[in-house]
Amino acid sequence: MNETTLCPRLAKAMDLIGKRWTGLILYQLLDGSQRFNEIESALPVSGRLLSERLKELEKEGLVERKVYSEVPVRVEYSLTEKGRALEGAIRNIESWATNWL
Amino acid sequence: MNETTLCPRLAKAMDLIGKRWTGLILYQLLDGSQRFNEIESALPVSGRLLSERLKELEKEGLVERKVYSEVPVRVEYSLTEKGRALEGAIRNIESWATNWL
DNA sequence: TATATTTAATTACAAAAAGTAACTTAAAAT
DNA sequence: ATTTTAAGTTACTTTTTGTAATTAAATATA
Repeated sequence: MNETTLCPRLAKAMDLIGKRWTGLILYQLLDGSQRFNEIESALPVSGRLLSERLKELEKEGLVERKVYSEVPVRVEYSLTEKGRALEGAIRNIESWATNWL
Repeated sequence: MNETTLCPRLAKAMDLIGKRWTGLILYQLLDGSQRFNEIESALPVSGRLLSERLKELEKEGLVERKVYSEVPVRVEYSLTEKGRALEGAIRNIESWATNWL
């Protein structure tokens, strides 16, 4: 495998948001801040991977994690500005899916 | 894992174009019809997976495969209308990548 | 004090997908 | 018969995912 890529930034974007479940997680978060279990229930993703993906998205600055020290603990995830900036792209894919699938 | 998904069509789209390398393969084909080796050289994808992905994309009707019986054989891949319809979404991601990565 | 409850994870292990490199096929030129 | 070249395929290793059980934390309850 060579390492020449036409557009390294697009490659990184694809690697990030093209990772399994990530697109759907972001789509789900377009509806607003949500807690861990809400996202887990809304998507066919297991807790293990949801946790992993949310960590990646947080690290990349697309998602913000907020802990509320209630009983039991409540953790809410929401899109940052960088994450919300993907809304157009996601809506575009959604619209393609509606028209072509 | 549950199976309830807000938008089954978006889920399918994400499963398809979110598969590793698929986004970049489509992006590469936006430049026009290209042969197997051209795509393989342009992207950090191995022949094994490129072959697999192109087959999936052909099966889903996003890509067309044309064989030219020259010596040695020439095989060209190009986007169908359905595939080209993704251009907006891909450009959108590209533009996000430029602005945010 | 010990046990129960609830959300948000983490761990352990099996299964599937991806990475890597060598090999095969086909068709014609030497 | 051997060589050449593009387009794959195969065999094998490594990484990622799927699944289910387990842990952590903070309080309420017996």
